[in-house]
Amino acid sequence: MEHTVSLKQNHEFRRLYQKGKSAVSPYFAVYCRPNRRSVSRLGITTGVKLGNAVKRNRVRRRIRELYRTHEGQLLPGYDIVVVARTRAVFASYQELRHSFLRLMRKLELAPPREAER
RNA sequence: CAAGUAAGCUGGACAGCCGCGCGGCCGGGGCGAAAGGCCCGGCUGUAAGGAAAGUCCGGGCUCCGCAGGGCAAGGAUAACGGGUAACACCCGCCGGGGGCGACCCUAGGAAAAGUGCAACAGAGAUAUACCGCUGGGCGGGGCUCCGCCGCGCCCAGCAAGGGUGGAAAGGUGGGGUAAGAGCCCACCCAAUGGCGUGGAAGCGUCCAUUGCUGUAAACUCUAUCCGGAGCAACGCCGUGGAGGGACACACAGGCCGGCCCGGCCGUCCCGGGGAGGCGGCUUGAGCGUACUGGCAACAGUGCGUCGAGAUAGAUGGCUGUCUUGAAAGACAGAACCCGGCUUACAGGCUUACUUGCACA
RNA sequence: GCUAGUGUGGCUCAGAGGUAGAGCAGCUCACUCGUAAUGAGCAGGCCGUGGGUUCGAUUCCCACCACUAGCU
Repeated sequence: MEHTVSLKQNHEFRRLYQKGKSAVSPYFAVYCRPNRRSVSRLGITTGVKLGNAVKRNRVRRRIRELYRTHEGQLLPGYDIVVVARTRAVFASYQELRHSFLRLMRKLELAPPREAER
């Protein structure tokens, strides 16, 4: 990814849960907060409730792909945490994509254009 | 053809674009004395499983303990023979149980070393006599009053029949007896010893002796095995902070700075090692194939071959073609590595065999 | 990755081979003008699931499932 590193430390996640702005859909919960850096940082949470290791890995890879393909439309300099919810395991990629973009516009990380075809 | 039994295989394939981890090669940029390191880019190779799972056993490897050996404690295993690095696994075989059969299941040492337990029911549970059967004695009764037949009590004998139970002390038939009883006989069953056979467990039955409840996944006994912890093991590097030592009191040295002036700071070494980094980290009881030995598990030899190594964790998204009725649709993600076991699993394929039906 | 522990009535727990129990909660009755408390009675359980040992298993053994805790 061009200008994004991953978010790893547990205290970083907890800070975002408490102080970040949030938006929720049936598939995701997204928290974000501006950091004073030139790059964005992305953290992905796939909890044990989602299922076994195969299901958790698939959801995590799809979220990373969503972020990678739409990274150019997002504003840099933010810490972002995406928490997968249970229904994301059973959703198709297109459903996840629409939900992801809607949440990004809601958090004003992406310019409010009209929806992609 | 139908129903079934056993063993094994497979777990969509190919191509293109974008993206990620690791290895190799090449190019560019800055730092550096150089090797080379860091960053960026390109090409190329490669990348989850039959169970990677559960963590139930057995090992390799590493550290700790230990002169060597033994005993005790604790734990594990349990017919016999073999395989293996080892095993609780596998193969063969025996005994027992199930199925018409192919075949399947089986923790399967010792109860005659000892201790314990066996509720309820039943007269009685490791030895007994409730109802009974039989003989003798006494009392009294009936009849056709010699004699025979019931009844009550006492004494003695018996364990066949009844019933209870998971289990009642070998089973069935006959003789025998007052009534009975392996008391005796025939056949059968079980145990022990001898004999024959087999490599052994075992099997056979001619013979002899005996007739003994079950339970050891109750304590126990016998035989064999086991030191403990785990790659987050362990080894190396290691800013800061705390400790010790050496030098030194400014004319030295370090940092800021293009340089001077100026400003700030004691410096170096030792040891331990928190954060972090590197190694361990993938070539191994490896995989494929052919031959040989063996019923088999397996072993040996020759040839060929290298197939992940991440560290918050790399495989995703889109498109097309093929096979399909329909195109992904089962269970499921390596984390030091192997051998097993157990559990989950859509669909498909192969081989051998059994039973039934039909036809030749 | 590794190591322990627990599953029993609606809830909290006993029971350690022989008919499953206690307290709270629930229902009915009594007492009271009424409620609470108290007393009497009642119902509610495949003992987490599946095998095995045993005459007999909630208990013993094996496998699985779920949950909880700990180490790093």
